Amino acid sequence: MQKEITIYDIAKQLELSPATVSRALNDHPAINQNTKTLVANKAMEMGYRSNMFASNLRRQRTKTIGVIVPRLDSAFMSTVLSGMEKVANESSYNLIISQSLESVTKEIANAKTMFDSRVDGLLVSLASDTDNLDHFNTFFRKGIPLILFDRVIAQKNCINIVIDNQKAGYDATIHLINQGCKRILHVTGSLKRNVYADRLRGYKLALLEHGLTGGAELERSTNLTRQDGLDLVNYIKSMAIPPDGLFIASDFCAATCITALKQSGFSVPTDIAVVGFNDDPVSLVIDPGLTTIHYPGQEMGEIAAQSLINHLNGLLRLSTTNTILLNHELVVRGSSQRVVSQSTLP
Amino acid sequence: MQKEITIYDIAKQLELSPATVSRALNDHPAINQNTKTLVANKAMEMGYRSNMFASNLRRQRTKTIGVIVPRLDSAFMSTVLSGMEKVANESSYNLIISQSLESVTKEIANAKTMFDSRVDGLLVSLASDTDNLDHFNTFFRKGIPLILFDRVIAQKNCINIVIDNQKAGYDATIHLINQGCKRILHVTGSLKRNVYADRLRGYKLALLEHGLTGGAELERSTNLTRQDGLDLVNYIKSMAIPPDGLFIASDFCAATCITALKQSGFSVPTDIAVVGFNDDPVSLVIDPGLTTIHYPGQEMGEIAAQSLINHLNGLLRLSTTNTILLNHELVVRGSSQRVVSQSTLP
DNA sequence: TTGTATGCGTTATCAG
DNA sequence: CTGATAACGCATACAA
Repeated sequence: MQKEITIYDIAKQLELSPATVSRALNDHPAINQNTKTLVANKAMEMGYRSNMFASNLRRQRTKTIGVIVPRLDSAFMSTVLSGMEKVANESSYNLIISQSLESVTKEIANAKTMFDSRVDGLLVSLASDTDNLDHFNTFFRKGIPLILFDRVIAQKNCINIVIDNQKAGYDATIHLINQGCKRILHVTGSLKRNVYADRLRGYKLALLEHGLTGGAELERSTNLTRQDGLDLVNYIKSMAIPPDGLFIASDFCAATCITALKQSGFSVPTDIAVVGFNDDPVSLVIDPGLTTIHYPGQEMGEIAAQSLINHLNGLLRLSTTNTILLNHELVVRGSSQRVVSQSTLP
Repeated sequence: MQKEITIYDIAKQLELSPATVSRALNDHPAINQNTKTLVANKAMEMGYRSNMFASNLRRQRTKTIGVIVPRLDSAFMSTVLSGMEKVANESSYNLIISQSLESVTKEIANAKTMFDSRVDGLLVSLASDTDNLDHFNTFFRKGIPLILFDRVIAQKNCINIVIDNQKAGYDATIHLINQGCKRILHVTGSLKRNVYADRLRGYKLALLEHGLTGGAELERSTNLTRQDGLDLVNYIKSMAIPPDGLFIASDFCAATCITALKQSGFSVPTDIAVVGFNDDPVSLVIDPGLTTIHYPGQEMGEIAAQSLINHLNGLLRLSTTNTILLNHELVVRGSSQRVVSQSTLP
């Protein structure tokens, strides 16, 4: 456990002042190039590592970004985090990650921890029952930037990074309609959350435009768990007239349904065509492959982190840009394809 | 952007010394209970938050744990992280998380960042091509504890937290043998990694014990990706005598195989019985359900974090315990069940 | 039980 | 281009 090397030690060895060493290490413009290389070499040789705490204490920033997500153990979220980590790492920011487990209470506690950790900025995707941003007021007051991604609430002082969920819901539904579906059931999550409310809106719009009936019987708000998927299939079996199309706001739940539907004697897509959401890896594994909305997780994470860092560096004014909309894409696979185009065969 | 409150401000208002305030805030035994509550209330009232950097600078610890994992975007890893986050949070430790993307080079860089961030301890799961722990020598030298989990290399100065992969591989194979399989193909990952090497060893042992043949033709080392799964099915189709059992060291790859096998006209489990590894959510979604080795991710994360924290608090001597073995469990589902027990029917 | 004084390692300001 | 010096906010040894 040898003693920690400081800039004083380097200064002494080089017969320079600590100030010069500090400046050299930080590539200060007003320092002789020779001195810089001299210092750099000596630092390396002596095994110097800068003390972030002293530095952070002196400057007033932490080079740390706080991230609060609903759940860590979701395929989509891991992709997002992966993107954030990549960008943060490149700009030598650290990430402090915590999960709200879909509970506002926990989210509030997390926010407090982040505040006490003096994060330079915050990246948040809201819990399913969060309905205001009051717990981030301490941040707003201090001018600490907050970026919401995916699950957001629009508010003037923070960037939102989302896809156009309404359009995506619309696209998914139109696709089913184009496959000849007349009776489309939509399964969604908590309608407090923009992502689900917007998808539902898009679904309704598509039905409306095509003169199809919707209504309560065809709109199910659930938690999108595996069990919800199984329950749904039972519900379908109980219906007088079962649906011929299924738009489910989560791939995992959709995949569960496909398996359960098949086991119940329905044929997918012939009896019931299915579209999911997220392009989770599972959509490629099941048979038939799941048609879904591709949703750029990695990219969303990268953009969120990059925007925050840009803002922290004064390269982007938060007030200027307010919502960043990422493109989504309908990925058509077997679960919805009724109209098989024979023309592509040799 | 109001001024930050310090212990000096509290001290002034209360006509106490900063030292007393500091001690009161830290629940120092030698402080009057009344003073403590007085200080606590005032701190609350003034909106005081402690400056971790000043504190960390003064003490010699950071209340921060570094985590390096191969990939963030894996179902298993998110579970582990979720467990770590839970425990760390409870003991008010922060987590700094980074990914090696399965590359030693990146892992070395990550280790350096962690070192510079002066983490109090390190939780690491190794990249697939890491074959020594030299890049952690800086930590060992400084006495910073390192705990390896899941993908480990045994070394005297650090705890390993693993499951008994050899036993698990053995169990999986024995199960297939019990289902009547005579020709079992094993698909594994990089043999540099304990997890895969050990599972292979268990597989071989089981074969040996039952006088079954193995050999190169029945051992495939891949990256366990989706594509590897598809390639495997092609390989199987090309075999003179295809296997009647498949033990694949990853559920996701196994699920892909099942789907592809069915599409190629094989019946699972009748023609080929399949066992995976990890109990990934996907194993419940596919049809038939995937028999697999359940692997306590959340628990592994919790135990790893807790052990580290205990060690940091002097409650656990690293040198005493060297390997913590978690239990695994064979979860039997449809993909391997040939011997249907009729007796359970009504 | 409380107060005084000091230093943790940096960086920013000011002066040369 | 470089140096001296003063904070940054806290925790502790020592004193009372």
